[in-house]
Amino acid sequence: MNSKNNYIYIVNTLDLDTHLENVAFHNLIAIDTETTGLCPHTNKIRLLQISCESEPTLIIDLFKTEVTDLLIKILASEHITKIFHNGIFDIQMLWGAGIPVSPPYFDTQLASILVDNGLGLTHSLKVVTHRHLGIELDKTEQDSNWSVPKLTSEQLDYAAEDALVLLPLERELSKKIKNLKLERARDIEFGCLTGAAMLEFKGMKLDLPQLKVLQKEYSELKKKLKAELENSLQLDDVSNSTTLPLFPSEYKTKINLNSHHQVKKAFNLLGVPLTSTDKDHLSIYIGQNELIQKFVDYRKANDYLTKYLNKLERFINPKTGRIHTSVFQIGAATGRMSVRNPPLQQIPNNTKFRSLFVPEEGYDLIVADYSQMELRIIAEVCGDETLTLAYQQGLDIHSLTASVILDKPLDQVTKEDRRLAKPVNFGLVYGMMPASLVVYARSNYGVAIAQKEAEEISAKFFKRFPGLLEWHKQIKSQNTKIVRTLSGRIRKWSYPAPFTEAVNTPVQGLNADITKLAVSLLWAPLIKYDACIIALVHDEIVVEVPHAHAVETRNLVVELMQQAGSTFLRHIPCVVDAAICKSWAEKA
DNA sequence: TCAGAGTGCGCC
DNA sequence: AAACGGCGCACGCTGA
Repeated sequence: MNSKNNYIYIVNTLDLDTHLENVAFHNLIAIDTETTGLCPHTNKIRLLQISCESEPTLIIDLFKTEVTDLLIKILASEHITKIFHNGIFDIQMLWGAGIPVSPPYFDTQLASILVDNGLGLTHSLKVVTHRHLGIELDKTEQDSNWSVPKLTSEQLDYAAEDALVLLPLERELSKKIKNLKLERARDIEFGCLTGAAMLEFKGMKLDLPQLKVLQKEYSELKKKLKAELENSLQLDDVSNSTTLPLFPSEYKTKINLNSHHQVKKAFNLLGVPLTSTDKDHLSIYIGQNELIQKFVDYRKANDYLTKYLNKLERFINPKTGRIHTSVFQIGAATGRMSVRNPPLQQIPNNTKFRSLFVPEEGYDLIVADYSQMELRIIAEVCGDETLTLAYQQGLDIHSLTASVILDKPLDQVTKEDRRLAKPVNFGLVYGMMPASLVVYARSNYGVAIAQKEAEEISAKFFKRFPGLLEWHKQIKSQNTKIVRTLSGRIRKWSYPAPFTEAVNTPVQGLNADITKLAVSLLWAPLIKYDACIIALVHDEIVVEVPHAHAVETRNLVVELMQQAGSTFLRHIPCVVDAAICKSWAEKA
């Protein structure tokens, strides 16, 4: 595609409004930016390109042009759909430049992911344009220097083309969305986009002094455990040698505790027949050798340090003083969001770690989450009568399962019984086999079950929840390469979907749909309270809000999360727990 | 020597 | 026939 002579390069403010007047009549415009870097808080927009049907592409040089009221009016207009590719980036860059762009949006990257979800395809503009339009884009100028005083004609051509191509791309992707009946999923994603951008843009505040306290605590713990383990775990089998070395430590090769290979060997030498060193296997021998527990503790301390405690500080943005994680709005094949750098969805869920995340002075956090969302979704999707009735009656589902598998009345179920039931519920609903349940219950819930017992539990469980069993059978018989959630969102496979994935996807995926719908309902009303979503962890939403508005905001969050949930849960009550907190650690 | 698969584990 | 799923990240190890 040659866009030469098909763009207007605008370098002074007077020209800008003249050319924008035509744009204002359109209801669909494509937007792209070229920036001096990737950070909306510290980098700048050099070029803002606007393209619409039958008009030359406008390339606005923001180093030479003032932002006019008309430009703002267009970008903030609720009558004009703005097409972006990876809009979460451009939107934040515009906000960073003080330009209040707002929906409606069409994001060609999100659209591309939606139509080919799960196949592991690339969704860069270059690849998407080739896949859907058969057009080869030349991206050689993409990483060129956009700060130079005089841009080259190659740079301007490139800038124009990237915006221009979004128009046919939108048409093609809209057609495919319609053909695949993905309109509902599209609306959820595009509606959620602003909230996702706000989350990333706003960031989270970290209690840095407390981080350092925790870092020191775990460094010392790790050091202590490391010394003890290195002393006791040896790689060379000295027990068989006839002569002992004078100074054993000088002969020994010091063990690397981060090498599972070496650790396995060392424990084998001590008579612990490990076949693997993951915590499932280690937990078998935990009472047999005290070094097992020490090693588990070492791993945890090491993990906490290398992944979180030693890493978080470097993510604090110099301009905002906050942590801005990278959001991938459709980051998982199921439709879930993922975030990275840092992985804020994987911060250890204990008071020490979660209390590191705090509101600004004068603000509170609203920590809200869906109660047992996945199990409720399963009840909705499989339609099992017993499960449905239990939720409708407000019964505790883990206690119910405990009574089923232990053959005792509900009112005689103890806390211990309930603890046994949790891994049974979480495992069996997704098709876990008895053998795995044994390991899963021991390793994650400290519950000891024998193989035979697990088989009986499984049998009783499915006898009592026949709708669930029927649902599993139905999925097994389907042998399909495509699975949908109730919103219509799809996940594709290039081969018949494995049973366990086919079971999990509509559940995990609908949870994502519901949370994203909640975000799309929430972000605008939150603005009125100067409140903002700052974290999403699949079924949990964290909002930062001025203290004065905390109560109304909490009520609003609960109401809209429930509304989102009830949109899809038609037979099962949707329960949201929410609390006003001084850190992420507190819960409802 | 270096990319990449493998192991392991944090969260939901 | 058999199977709980989805992520991001660290790091020792392998093989070209």
